[in-house]
Amino acid sequence: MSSHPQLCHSDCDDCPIRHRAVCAHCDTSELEELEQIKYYRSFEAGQTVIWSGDQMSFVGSVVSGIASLTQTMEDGRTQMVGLLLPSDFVGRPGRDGAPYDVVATTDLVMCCFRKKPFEELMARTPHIAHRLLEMTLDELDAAREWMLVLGRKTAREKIASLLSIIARRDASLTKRGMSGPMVFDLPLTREAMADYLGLTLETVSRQISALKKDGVIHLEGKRHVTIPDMGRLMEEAGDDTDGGFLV
Amino acid sequence: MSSHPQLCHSDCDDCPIRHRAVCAHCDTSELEELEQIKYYRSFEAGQTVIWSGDQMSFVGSVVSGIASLTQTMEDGRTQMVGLLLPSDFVGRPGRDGAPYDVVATTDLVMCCFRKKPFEELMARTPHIAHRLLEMTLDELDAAREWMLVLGRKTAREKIASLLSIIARRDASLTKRGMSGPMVFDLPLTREAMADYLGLTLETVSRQISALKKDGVIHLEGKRHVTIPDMGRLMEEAGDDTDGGFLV
DNA sequence: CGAGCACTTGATCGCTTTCAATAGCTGTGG
DNA sequence: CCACAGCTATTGAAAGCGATCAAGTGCTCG
Repeated sequence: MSSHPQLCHSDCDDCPIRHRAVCAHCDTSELEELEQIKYYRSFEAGQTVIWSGDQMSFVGSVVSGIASLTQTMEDGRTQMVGLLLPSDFVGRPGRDGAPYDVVATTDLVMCCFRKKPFEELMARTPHIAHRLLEMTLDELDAAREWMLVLGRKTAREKIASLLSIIARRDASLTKRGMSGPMVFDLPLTREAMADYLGLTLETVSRQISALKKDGVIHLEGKRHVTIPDMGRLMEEAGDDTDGGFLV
Repeated sequence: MSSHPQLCHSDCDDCPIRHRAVCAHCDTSELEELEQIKYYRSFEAGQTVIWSGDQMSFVGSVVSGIASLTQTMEDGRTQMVGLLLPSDFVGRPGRDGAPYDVVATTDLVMCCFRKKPFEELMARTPHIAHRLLEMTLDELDAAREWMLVLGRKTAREKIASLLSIIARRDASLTKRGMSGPMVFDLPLTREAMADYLGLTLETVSRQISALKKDGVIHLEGKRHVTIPDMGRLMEEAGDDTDGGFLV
């Protein structure tokens, strides 16, 4: 359906994630080295990017679209353990096997680096190693934040938490502020939301309906969401209404 | 009760966590620099090491004992988001505020470094920065592993998962192997286990009783556990019985 | 128009929580 | 030595929340 932007980016200077990705701190000469080992790959929504347990031959950054990290038990229960948005890094320098499935949740474009050359480059480029540590610490914070959601929040609070995270990320990407009503499209199916929240898709659907009935959110169609009062949503999420606005 | 080993370690060469902590890859001269900014601190079980939101003036490694990272909601619900064992690192170079409470779960000894000097040393010591990245990636894996436990496992599976993790860590510390029955003491109260697992302490108690009745574990007193068949426990945890043995 | 998919809604079931009582252990003080 | 407080842990009964099973709706695409 979508036209594939297969190889349309080539210059790092024009890159939409230039200032946030693993290359954020790189200077011109470092970028040149990166350009020599990079290549773009596109995936369609639903495609698996990396299978858990596979050898990983590349690492890379999400340029556009959304990918998810998921774990699956033998009996089929699945838990999403990460949501990868533009500028997020995929891969584990120094590790061989992939610990999770990486799946394209929407159409996805990635900026990939061959793993070996990237590792060598990283070893002699503190700007990259440092940025990667920063990003990994952020991911760890996000994962721990999510442990509170999974372990202690009610279904309604879980949904509100997810909506508030998506709303904030969307605001930070589109540079609309957080004042006034927030409007965005849900990038996840009800099932993907359920996998992220540790719920069933039926419960997700019911709680979204309930939040809608109570006026916390408005829906047009199934995916287009308006949040009239962000403070209200964050109360529903059980979060401190103050602070956290700069995430 | 316990005699405080306040300042008894001073030489890194004799340090029990020398080969696993953030200093693992350091050479002799790097260790000397670290020695100049390090100091030991002891905490009694129950003491808070760092309060969420506080400025952190130091970073450091757990030398002995166990600490936990916890998050608390306004209404008092708490979720443990990390268990810090000997050699684990506390602190976030480059960040000021502490995102979580750090509490000594048992009597605890930490090897601390003043934050500023440590950051400066890290900036010019790739061995340290590299090891810290490795350790952070491991923590991220552990956190994601735990998200599956919190989101998708039953109470019984959660208890079995926790017991198997503690058993494996204990085995790796004491260097007893994983063959034959495993014996260890639970370092956590029922309430701390509940906070880790996203359960109530009553449910923890009930499920431990059930595992005992079914012969999956044996108990002497409240804390001393024997696991006659590790494979059986891992089946109860819902984990793949193969693999994962090298964690 | 009908198949397929994402989603919604209803009815019921069952696991975990909640509320409550009890047991066991340790330390204190009469 | 025993009584008692304070704490951790166990166990029971009842309630509630989310899961499960089951229709049914609305949309897109062939």
